[in-house]
Amino acid sequence: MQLKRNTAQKNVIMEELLAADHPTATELYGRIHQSHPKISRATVFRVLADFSACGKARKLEFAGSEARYDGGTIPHAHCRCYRCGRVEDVFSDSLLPLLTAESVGGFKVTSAELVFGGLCRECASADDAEEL
Amino acid sequence: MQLKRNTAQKNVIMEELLAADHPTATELYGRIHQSHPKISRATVFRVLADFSACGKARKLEFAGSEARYDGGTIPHAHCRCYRCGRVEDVFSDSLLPLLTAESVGGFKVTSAELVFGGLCRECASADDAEEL
DNA sequence: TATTATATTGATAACGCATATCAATAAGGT
DNA sequence: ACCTTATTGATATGCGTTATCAATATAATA
Repeated sequence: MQLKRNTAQKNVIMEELLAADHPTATELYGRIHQSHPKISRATVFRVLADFSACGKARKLEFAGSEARYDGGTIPHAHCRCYRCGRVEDVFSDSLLPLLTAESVGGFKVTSAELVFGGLCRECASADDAEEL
Repeated sequence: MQLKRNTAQKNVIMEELLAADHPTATELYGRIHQSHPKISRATVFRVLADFSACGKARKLEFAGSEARYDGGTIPHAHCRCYRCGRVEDVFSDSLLPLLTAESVGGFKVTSAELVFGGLCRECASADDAEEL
């Protein structure tokens, strides 16, 4: 049983999660380790899992790469670059009904995840230059 | 380099993929192993990865569970039961523009994945009964 | 059809993200 | 201050997946 007590570790992890841009658990541990060398890798994984379970964060899993975490709370979609791995938020009012649907084809829906995969601006430019 | 030659293994794997309902690689290997005991686990993983890479199948990754594969080719969304793991297709013409978008916020989009997470009909009923 | 180059396979070792374990620690109610 | 127990840190373990590589099978070519 977790999340029953407030701890310094949880505060640090949430703080860094909000400051980072869709970090992986390993990236987040790296950041945290600099300022708080005593916080362990296991705690980062564990607390992120708890945050995800209780809705304080979202775990984003993609084909062929490490999971990323999103500290954002309002519904939104994501774009993911398959070249550099970057993940960006996509906020759109027109998507809200879809992302907050409560029922789809007999399913009682509690979460919706929409991910657009492709190339970010930078990687697309690099590709174009390469093809000259 | 793969997918340059047709092989009996690839035919079997595609056949079983189409016959199964969003199987995991392990489940698919289990099915295949019964009728073709000489096909190895590595080949199943390898061929599924190739199919995914060339668009003959889609790899579906979900938080906290093994990847599943979808042999369907026309664009559609998915519902996933977090209780029993079942994955169902969601075909909807109204989703087509979204699922076939070519550009989103500066991203050059090549694939879109929409997953509704929740409880399937069966698991939702079980839940209701339990709460009596 | 025989030859040949090489893509593919099967068996297994290796990898890496993530989780389980467990004694030590710390939170927060009494 | 005490005491119960949730949480942590360190590390071992698990498991899905991928890498390795010799053996095999494919299909182009002669």
